[in-house]
Amino acid sequence: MLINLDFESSEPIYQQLVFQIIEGIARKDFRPGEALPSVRSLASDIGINLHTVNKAYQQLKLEGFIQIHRQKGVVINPDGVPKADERYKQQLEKNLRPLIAESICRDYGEEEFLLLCKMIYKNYQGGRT
Amino acid sequence: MLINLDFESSEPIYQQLVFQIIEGIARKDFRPGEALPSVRSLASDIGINLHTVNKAYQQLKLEGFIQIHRQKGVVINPDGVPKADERYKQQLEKNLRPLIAESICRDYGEEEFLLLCKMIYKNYQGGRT
DNA sequence: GTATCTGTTATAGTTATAGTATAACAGTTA
DNA sequence: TAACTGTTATACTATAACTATAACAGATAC
Repeated sequence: MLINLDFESSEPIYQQLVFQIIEGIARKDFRPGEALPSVRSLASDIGINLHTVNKAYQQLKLEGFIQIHRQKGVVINPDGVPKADERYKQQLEKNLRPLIAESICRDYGEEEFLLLCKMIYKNYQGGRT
Repeated sequence: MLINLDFESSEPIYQQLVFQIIEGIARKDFRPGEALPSVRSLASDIGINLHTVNKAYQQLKLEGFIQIHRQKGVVINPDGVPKADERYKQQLEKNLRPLIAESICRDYGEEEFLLLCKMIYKNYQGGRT
């Protein structure tokens, strides 16, 4: 579990944690069915409160990334992450709009923008970062 | 000034305001040099506090979208918005990474993702939304 | 059976952010 | 002089993030 948190960042710790685990899944560092640390052990590893870890786990569970079994522990969803549905695509578009609007204002062209996206895609699918 | 705020949203009002104005510039509803309402009039138009508007204006000023003249008022930057620099590109990449990581997890392919971006680009450059 | 491990729930406190409500100041303009 | 700019200051409420404990319920290992 290589978790990299920035305690100076204004981005909440639990959000950073959520993203790091999603990144791990995207990068295939975490495979379906694989176990994650318990809320207590991960919290003490990172040096944060167990509620902060729990909050991240709850969000990941809600979005289908992991499963939480009361007495067994936490595992990456063995059935894989639920595929993109209409709701997800709408949310994605909503999230992309501000980025693209600002890029247009800053004369950052569509081609450059798409190239950047491709670069990030490749970055994940290539393996380790 | 067509401003559309969602008071139920968890996204802060001043952030929504910032984005709406950036969108307006991207869509060329607002042209360089064009005047924006005063903090007081916009605040009373929308039905919010003048400090909330001021906070949005200050952020837009900091990022070069607008200029604020103490006794004249607020105008869209006559010199145009500063072009994308290295710092901006890095920030953009940082913002895109979570979206792309989750898309990969959800089996939302690179082609679909890029198509969505193109669609949004077209949406802005076509004119009104 | 007792101890230890799970996730879960509850309570309480601190800190920071968002938003509002007033009020006042310093210039500009009609 | 009056009405308009942005700006600054103070104060208050509400909420989110994070921490600190404590306890509960079920599973498992000795």
